Amino acid sequence: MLKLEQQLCFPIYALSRQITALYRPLLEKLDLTYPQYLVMLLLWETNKISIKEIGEKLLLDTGTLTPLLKRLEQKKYLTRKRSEEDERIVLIELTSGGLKLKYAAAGIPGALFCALDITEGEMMGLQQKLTGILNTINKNHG
Amino acid sequence: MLKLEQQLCFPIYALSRQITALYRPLLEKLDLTYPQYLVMLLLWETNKISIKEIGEKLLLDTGTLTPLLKRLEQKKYLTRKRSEEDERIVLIELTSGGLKLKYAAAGIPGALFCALDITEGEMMGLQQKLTGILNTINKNHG
DNA sequence: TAAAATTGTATTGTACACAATATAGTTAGG
DNA sequence: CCTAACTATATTGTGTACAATACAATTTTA
Repeated sequence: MLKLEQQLCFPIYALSRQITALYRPLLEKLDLTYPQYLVMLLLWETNKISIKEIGEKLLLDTGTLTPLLKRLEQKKYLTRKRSEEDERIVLIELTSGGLKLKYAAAGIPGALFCALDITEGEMMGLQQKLTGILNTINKNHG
Repeated sequence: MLKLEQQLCFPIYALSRQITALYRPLLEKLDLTYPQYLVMLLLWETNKISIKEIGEKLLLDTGTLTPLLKRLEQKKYLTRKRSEEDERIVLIELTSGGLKLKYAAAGIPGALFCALDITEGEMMGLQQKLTGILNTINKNHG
């Protein structure tokens, strides 16, 4: 059982890094890294969201998000402001510059789909299985 | 298409980190991180291997491996020695201390399999699909 | 209401991950 | 031989990841 070839976890780990590498040249044009792109995906959907909610959706903690969000703030893609109702909460809001990126990013999902060279059915099946495992883990260990 | 829910890549990325988190408490007892564990898996199979070969098998570059291997050397799990035939090559060799770990690690694959809560068939199918995608990427972009 | 517990962020320290660059050793071509 | 190209590793710098800790604001409780 202690053989690399027999592990399920290694392909997941390696594929995650290889896919990030596929995104890299595409995201470079938007001056984004892959985790930064995930944050922008959320903002393009919600416009305004707290750091806590971002962490819950992306399964990332504050030690990762705080500096990442500060870098996105420096690029003028979002703003950081304390909530007036509860000053513990930092609200992240999309800027017009951040919104512009959405249109520049329109081709990225298609480009990635091509690079993976799988059918739409395979993709949906895989996504469902992986999300299922993800939910199992978060139920039992989250 | 620019919605987090519709992405295949996000579950792969998130699952990779969540699985690493499942390994963490198990590997802590062996004083290993997950990438260090992958190197040890290789050494338990081959006993002696060059840094270049490790990089090829794990798809990691020298900027990651050099400091990682130095940490494993400090823990006395392996030795680093220049090849006598070609002094550019650094050969990594398992020590007796590193071999002992193999027996301490025997229960880890089983524990992970349980935590994922999937059937053996599902696991094999998933592994095959992911490895297929991994090969596609490395063929076209490696 | 004052003290205690909780909550949301921030900070620090360690360890990947990888691009870019540097360097020493090896091989090839003239 | 001697230099140019190549190869294997190392170094540097930026950006995640996350555990552990700190802290200020809020809520709960006695």
